[in-house]
Amino acid sequence: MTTTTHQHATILEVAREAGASKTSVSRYFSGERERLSPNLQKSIAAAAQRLGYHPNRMASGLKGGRSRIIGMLVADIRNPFSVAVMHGVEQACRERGLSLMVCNTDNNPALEREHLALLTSYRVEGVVMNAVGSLDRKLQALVEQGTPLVLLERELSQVEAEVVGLDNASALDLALDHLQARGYGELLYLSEPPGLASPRQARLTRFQQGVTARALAGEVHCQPIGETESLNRAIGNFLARPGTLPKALLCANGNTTLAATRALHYLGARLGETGLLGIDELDWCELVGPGITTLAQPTEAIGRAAVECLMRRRDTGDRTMPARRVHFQASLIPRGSTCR
Amino acid sequence: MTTTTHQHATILEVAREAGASKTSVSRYFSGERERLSPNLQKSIAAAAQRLGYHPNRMASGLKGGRSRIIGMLVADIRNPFSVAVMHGVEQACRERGLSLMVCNTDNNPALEREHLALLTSYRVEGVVMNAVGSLDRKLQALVEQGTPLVLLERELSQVEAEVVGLDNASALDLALDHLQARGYGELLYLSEPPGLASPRQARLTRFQQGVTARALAGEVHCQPIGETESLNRAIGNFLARPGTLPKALLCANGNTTLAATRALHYLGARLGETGLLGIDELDWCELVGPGITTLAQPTEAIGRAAVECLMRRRDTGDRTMPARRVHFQASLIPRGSTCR
DNA sequence: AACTACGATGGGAACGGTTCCATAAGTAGA
DNA sequence: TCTACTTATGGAACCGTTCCCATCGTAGTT
Repeated sequence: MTTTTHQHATILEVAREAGASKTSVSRYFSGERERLSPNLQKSIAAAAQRLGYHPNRMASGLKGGRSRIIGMLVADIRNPFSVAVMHGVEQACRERGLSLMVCNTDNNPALEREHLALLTSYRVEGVVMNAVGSLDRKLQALVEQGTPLVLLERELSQVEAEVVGLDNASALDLALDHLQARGYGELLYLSEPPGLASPRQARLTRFQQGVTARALAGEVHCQPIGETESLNRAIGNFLARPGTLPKALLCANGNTTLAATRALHYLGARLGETGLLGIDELDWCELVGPGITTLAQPTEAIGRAAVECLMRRRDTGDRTMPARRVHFQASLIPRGSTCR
Repeated sequence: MTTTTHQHATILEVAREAGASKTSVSRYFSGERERLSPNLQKSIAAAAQRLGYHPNRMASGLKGGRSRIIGMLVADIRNPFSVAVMHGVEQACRERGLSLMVCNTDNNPALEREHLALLTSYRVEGVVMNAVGSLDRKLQALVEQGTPLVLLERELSQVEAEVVGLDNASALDLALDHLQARGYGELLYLSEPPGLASPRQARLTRFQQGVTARALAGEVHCQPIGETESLNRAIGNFLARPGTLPKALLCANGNTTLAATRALHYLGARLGETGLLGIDELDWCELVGPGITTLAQPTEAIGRAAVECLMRRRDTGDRTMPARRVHFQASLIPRGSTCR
């Protein structure tokens, strides 16, 4: 009896050890425990214990077709917002006994494609992603193959999938109302280039509508993050321009808020005197100067909702349910940066 | 020919479609492409294309015993440091054609145990973790079963595994030298309770040694994060105490730095006048007041090194190599918070 | 011409489970 | 006592791969 822990025990070995059949052992470990006699249960439990048996999920995923994995494609894993949502996704998965396989696409469409192929090759039971590029074709194929898909925020034109995200229109209204109430009259909207990302689109559009509707002066500056000088110049120009009304910046997301804060810092502007309001709440927003006013997203809820959609879609005939959308409300956290 | 995308195409179907055998198709997709004649290659490629075939990793993982997955257990996924390391791990995995399965243990030993079981049930080819509790027994079993294990930072007493992390002694020396050079003479070291986490231990110990060696006045305050009042009180007392030399806080990690910054903010202390130095570099450190001096860890490198260890261990006879340790140097980023 | 060597290909047995179906042993109804 | 039905258990096929081994032509040797 060389019990030299030869790698992993199999169901067959447990069966032999317990004097039972593989079937019974399988039943024991797949929630049909009560179908077995107490005696048999006991001896299987003992045998498994002795051999240190753990079912091989690869094998069971194969036959049953249920991998019990769900996949998540994150555009930028270093973005705290993404991570917060991921945390929600993870919790929801755990509660359902699912495992989560996370891939980071680093905002790179090629990687995105690659990782998506990877996930499907594991026959994941669902995919949550915030899409970066337009792999509409591939995604459509995925959906047709029966894999539930949930898009975070960015919705893609061609793909029929659930979308979970922020109610961008309301969020921008909230922001604009607040800025107006605080007396700011000339606004600069900062964003990364909207490109294909629909929420950026949506926010930008609503900003423009909202500014007009409120008879405010509004400008827009879009650029990739990282181009520090260009941003400094844009903000500098905006602030230097002669104007009668107090000025404020409105940042489209957390990254932009960070960049804008750096720029204001560099320009020596005083927060509050120059207004600053960012979408996405971050750890440090309360610590910079008099604090930065933000619009917080219910990240946990978004993550959980994504998994919920996934499971609902999985557990029904896929055909119906034409791409529901779930939208959450942002909440305003007023701080000193919008207080003159 | 109802090509109604009936779920997923199998290797057999591709074989039929291409007029080849499953063996050949398998070869085509497992890097033995060059063993096939150009003709055969072409027809297989075409058939696979037509059927939208993707190999089923569950199946290949089963037969070959190689799951091509490595697992990562993260103690707190909302900690930017962890995420940065994870990013390094991810990159390294990608380069090697491995997938990463991430589980968040939320600093909860029970979850940790559970997730570890999960990962082994997928027969992951390696595990990277920063351990939270002492599941020495289970971990030891894992290692004995032949799964390579790398511990991030926190090393566990009983387990024979590689450890990758910061050179804590040097890091603290660097911090103390800097504070002393800047003229701070009374130091308060802030940390979460060291408990079982060895790096907290190591840092704390070195702080105490270093303070003595340099003839500085040093105090220590350990408490869980989140207990705001207690922290405010501790820092308040420290600052209020009559003393001749400038005072400074030294924070054991990013979370502590955040908490301490909040406390100083609350107490109305001026950064610089009161020194502040934190281990772990964070996005916002340059933005708060005059900027917060930090000790940055080479997170990417740590992550990559972890995967490297894993693979090295996997590709050799496990027995030898008694728990190597890889230590990285921190680098100081001086800012206004340590400038009077 | 017979023999070996080799390259290209295919057949079929694993891999570790799940699950359908059969069997055996009770239990109840008539 | 016989049939009908339930419950506990086992046998064996199958899931989609990989991989060992067999086959078959063709070129190189003697």
